[in-house]
Amino acid sequence: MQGRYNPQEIEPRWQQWWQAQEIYFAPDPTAAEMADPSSGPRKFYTMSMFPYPSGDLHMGHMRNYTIGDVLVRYHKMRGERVLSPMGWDAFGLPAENAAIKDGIHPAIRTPQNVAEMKRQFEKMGAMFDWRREVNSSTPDYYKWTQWLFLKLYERGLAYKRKAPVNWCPKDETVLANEQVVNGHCERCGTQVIKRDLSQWFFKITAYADRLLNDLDKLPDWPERVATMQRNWIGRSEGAEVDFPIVGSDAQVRVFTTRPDTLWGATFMVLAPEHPLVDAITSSGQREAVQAYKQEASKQTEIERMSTVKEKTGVPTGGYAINPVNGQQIPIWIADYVLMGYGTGAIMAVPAHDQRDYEFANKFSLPIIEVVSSPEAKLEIEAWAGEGKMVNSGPLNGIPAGKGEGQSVKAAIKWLEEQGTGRGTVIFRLRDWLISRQRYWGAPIPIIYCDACGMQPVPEADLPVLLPLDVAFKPGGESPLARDPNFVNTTCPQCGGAARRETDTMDTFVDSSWYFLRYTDAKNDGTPFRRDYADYWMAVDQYIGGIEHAILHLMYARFFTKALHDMGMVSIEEPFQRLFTQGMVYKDGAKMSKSKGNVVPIDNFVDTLGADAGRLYVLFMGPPADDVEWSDQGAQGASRFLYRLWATLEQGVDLKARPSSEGATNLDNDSKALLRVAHRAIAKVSDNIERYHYNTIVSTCMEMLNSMVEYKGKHGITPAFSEAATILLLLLAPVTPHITEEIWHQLGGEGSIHVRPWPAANPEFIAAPELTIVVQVNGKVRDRITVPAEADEDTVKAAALSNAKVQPYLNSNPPTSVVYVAGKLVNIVIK
RNA sequence: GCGCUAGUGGCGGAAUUGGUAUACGCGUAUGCCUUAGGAGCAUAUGCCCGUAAGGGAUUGGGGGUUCAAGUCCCUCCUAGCGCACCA
Repeated sequence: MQGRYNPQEIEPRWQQWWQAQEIYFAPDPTAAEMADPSSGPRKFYTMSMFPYPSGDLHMGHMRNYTIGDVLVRYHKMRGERVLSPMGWDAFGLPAENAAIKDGIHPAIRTPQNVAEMKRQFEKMGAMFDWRREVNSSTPDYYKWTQWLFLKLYERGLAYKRKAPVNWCPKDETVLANEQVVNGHCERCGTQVIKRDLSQWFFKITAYADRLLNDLDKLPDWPERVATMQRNWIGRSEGAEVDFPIVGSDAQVRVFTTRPDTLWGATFMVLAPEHPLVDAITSSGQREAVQAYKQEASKQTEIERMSTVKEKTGVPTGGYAINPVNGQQIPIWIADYVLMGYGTGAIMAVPAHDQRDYEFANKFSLPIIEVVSSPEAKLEIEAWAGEGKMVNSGPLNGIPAGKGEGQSVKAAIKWLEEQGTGRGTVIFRLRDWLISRQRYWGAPIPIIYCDACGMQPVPEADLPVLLPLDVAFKPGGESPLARDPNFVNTTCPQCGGAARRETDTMDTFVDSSWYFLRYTDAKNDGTPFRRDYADYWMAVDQYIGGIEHAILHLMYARFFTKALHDMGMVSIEEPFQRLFTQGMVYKDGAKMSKSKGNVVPIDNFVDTLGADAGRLYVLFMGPPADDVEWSDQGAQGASRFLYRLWATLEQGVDLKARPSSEGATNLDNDSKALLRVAHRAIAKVSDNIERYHYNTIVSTCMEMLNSMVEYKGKHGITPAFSEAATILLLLLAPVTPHITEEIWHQLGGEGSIHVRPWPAANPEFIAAPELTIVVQVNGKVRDRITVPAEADEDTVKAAALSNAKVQPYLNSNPPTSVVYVAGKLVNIVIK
């Protein structure tokens, strides 16, 4: 190539040219294409999770987005209609906390950060359709977030309720269950406390079964993400049973997965927060119960959930009647029973549940065996193994278990006949709490009128604008509540004075539908056109971090299903394939600004160039794995590009195709070079499909090594030219700038990025000679070269007469000879 | 405690899914070029024995299946992730 490889000169030039050529833009489908997608090119919708605009990008980000960009460019070269949009998850706590810290309003800071990040995306050569850019914090977007809230409200999927909720004292807001990790705020790590507040929820539990079952329709999701979602949804089959309370009309309902052990229930335990506790408690126990409740409420989630903790509890003095045998059993309260799961009350079967067993032992409560257990077993611990039902009235003799014909099914049948209980299914999943007492989010579009009650904001009045001139510091209530201009409004029903809801929505609401907005990003009449969404959806490939395995990915699935049920979109699952990429570490820690171990994209690109960065982040390791950053490794990637530049000289003919003209007049070295090139096509294509991006790079490196060696012997020949053309095309998705530059310098027409992806010629992949490994008892002793068409007997004979093999055969005739076609001969001797 | 996933040279990693282990790169060594180089080029380079030719062992440990195991099975160890008093 002419001059020295100079990425700083080449890269911005091509980036501008690509923008001007609009090669990144995905056109809207035509009516004919929407009616019959096969009438147009195949669509390919791929996206990376949109980032929070923090401002600075480092090489960890570069890795994430390069993974997607390679895929985008590859599919584009395959002639598909690629949609690759990008946007900004701009609402939320990080932006607001940063604003509080340095006193710049998030509405001012956010666009600055967006501009800065966009510049860096372009600088790394990422191929996005910026015409479809979305920003969740701008009114043209959150208008539709609010609109969708109202649609959910109409269908009863958004509701307000007073409930004990997770409250982060530092961020001064409530959190969703999903945002509490081990009793701590997912964002800031502060211990979460419980508060009783009136809050807005989305009824995600109505979709629990579908969210669970449809995971089976997602075979191209990582199994561990599906598993995490299954665990989170936590489906549990069992029965609910009502226990009448002695001396009262009230009943306590319990959930159990083992209704067959009801005859062994010797006491009941309620969660301290259970609403019936006060009614059940006898006057003699009132003081002790109150004290225990106080103590429990002070405990953190962590202390409460600890498995190692010794059981505690107090009797209420009240009694319940076991409905299966009429026996009176004492009712206790204890913190090992959680109000948030099941009914907040359990029947205790100490003989067959280890927790109940420990509790019974500590407080000297009776233990009754109802599943036959090994002798003396119950003197040590509860028996949860197999056995026959005993002491259990109608169930006696039935094998214990959940299977067909076993005790659990029999017990449910019996309970339903008696009318004392019924089979049921419960979930661990709770409704999604979406209210936030924070400023930087989409206002919830609800109005409270003293006369007419709660009223949704009429569609015509959307968006409910987030006022920009309020003091946005949190203070235990939403900052919006302090702005009378915002709060005071008129009732859409009666026109009288009314107040606005002042909470804002969780930012996960914003991100639950943005992938739909991309299909029709600038529409101001509806959130998106159904026909556009139906054409592009589902997202063929979604790429993001494992940290969103539960939160975002489940919320987005819920939204998609809800919108499907409203007739707004046809698909029921938003993301066909999911890829979770690994993180980049440096000096042993995840690369992040707060740890001070980042390699900023700007610094890197300014020294070694975007192509070197892209090449290296892919080469570091498999995209799904975490990798450790190495400055020296990056140097190696850069070195490869200089070598590429020096090897492809003027005189290479991009139109030379000796492989398509037949092999007859080619010398062996040229055939060998073309074999390397065509094998590389097959390998790289396969690698891209299977996310083995690191071996794309090594395959190209090997190919260049072969080319350098060949050129040293033969110079630039038609075979070399063909190999050079193939290498440029294979590298184009990975290193788009240098390949475009060389392509043009060698006289290529148009952009290399819209050239067709090369096809491997099978005739040139096959080798004329094969290397056959010769083993004796599985150990390699030699390698022999045979013509490709040699038959089994010929190869075996050659192996047996091999000089290295002979010494082993002298006294030992082979007992068998195994031949693996084209690969090896294994001679088995005694 | 339960459930995944992984463990290959000095380092990052490869291995067409049971068939040549250590590709490719980094690092290191030697030489060349250079006023200089933390730049570039060439050659070598997993380990042990050997000057060499050559030989031997080897994919966390142990056992097994097979003509053949990094790959499959059992078991143990280590690390990471997820779940965890869920009735």
